[in-house]
Amino acid sequence: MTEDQTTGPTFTRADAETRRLSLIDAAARVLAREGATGASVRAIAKEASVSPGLVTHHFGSVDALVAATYAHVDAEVAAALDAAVAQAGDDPQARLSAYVGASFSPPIGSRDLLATWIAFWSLVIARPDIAALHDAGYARFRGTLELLLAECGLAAVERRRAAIAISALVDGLWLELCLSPHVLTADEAREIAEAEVARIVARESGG
Amino acid sequence: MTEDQTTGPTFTRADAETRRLSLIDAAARVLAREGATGASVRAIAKEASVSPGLVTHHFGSVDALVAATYAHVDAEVAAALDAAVAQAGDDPQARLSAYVGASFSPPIGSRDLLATWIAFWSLVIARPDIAALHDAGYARFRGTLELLLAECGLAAVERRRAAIAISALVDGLWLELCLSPHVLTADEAREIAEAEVARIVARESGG
DNA sequence: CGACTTGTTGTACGAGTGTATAGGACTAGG
DNA sequence: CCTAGTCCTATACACTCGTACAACAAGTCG
Repeated sequence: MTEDQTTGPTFTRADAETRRLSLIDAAARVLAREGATGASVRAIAKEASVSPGLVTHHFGSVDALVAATYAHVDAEVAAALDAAVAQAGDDPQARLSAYVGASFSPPIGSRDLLATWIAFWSLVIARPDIAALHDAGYARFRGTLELLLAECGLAAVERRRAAIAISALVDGLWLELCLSPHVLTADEAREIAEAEVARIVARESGG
Repeated sequence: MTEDQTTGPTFTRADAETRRLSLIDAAARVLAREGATGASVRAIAKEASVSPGLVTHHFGSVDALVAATYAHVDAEVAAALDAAVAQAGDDPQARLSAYVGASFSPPIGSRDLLATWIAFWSLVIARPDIAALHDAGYARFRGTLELLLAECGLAAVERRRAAIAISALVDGLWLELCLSPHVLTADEAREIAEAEVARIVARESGG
């Protein structure tokens, strides 16, 4: 063969932070496509077009990579929710509505992200580190909700239960949207959520 | 050694149906404890105090066993819900309230069962057979809900969205109850669900 | 140009995976 | 008693799993 020994320009180099993000993105895609059971080191590495050893090198273990992926996705969601509120202006009810409705609009209302999220939920029971991340993110979500409900004039004694009900409604709609996508659309889910929330605050502030 | 050759005898025999149920129960316990990722043939067989080969013998594959477990648990839940409605008497609102509230009372409102359920949800995306079971069970749940809402006088055009909202609320409360059990109790979840449902039907039939 | 740091690969190893299969053991029917 | 049927165990095989490790290559600094 005339094949040259110098065939080999074979991989591209990246700095640590860039590669970490690339691996996190790949992990999220695999989790969305195959669920928690399919998120192996080799599957994630292949998704990122990279050797399996890189996962260990950058994250130490695949469990740590999954946890980092959760933290990353959670931060993105929180940022998107906050941005929606900021963009809604000063009207308290508009702000609350924006916060709830943003869960069903891009970038959050995507089916891939929901599928990733369900994979995380399935890991909460068996993995204490994931459970801790879940509790923190969940407390933050409810806390923001209670703040927005307070701005809407909801009595302090009512806020806790209202926040739990609204977050449950949002999570349940996420589930249905992702697991049975032919039953309802993201737009319809958002309309349902916003209508229920409007009813909850209307009773107190409007009556 | 004076050890007798007849030490041995070592396992108890059961008819096929009994053993199938025993394996299904064991699978449910493993799914609740370790999630979908830990539900291996060997883990389930050990939980049932049985050899791994029995799973193949009775179910053909571990995937089939998991699907059978889903079908079994789903049937149990549906039966418990129907029993709660039957026991509630004739008042439409009481029947609806019983249907919704039963999701948070034994035997449904148990944390182990919820954990099993979450494991099933995590399998819906990657496994078409589980997705089919989910869609069927979900359509049944919403269908019954729409019937009960009709009895309560809810307009036909409203029933679909109301049923979706209620089922989402119930699923979301299940999630929170199971993933963050220190945030709320089963009793509180039932109270929240029943209050929301009462408000939904009160608007139409009471106004 | 040469030495160095470090991102990256490939391989190897032990443990665990699902399932096929051969043989042992309990029970029923003659 | 003994034959037949099937519930059950145990082993084996091919595969995937996570991780460790040694060698390699791509930039950087002198």
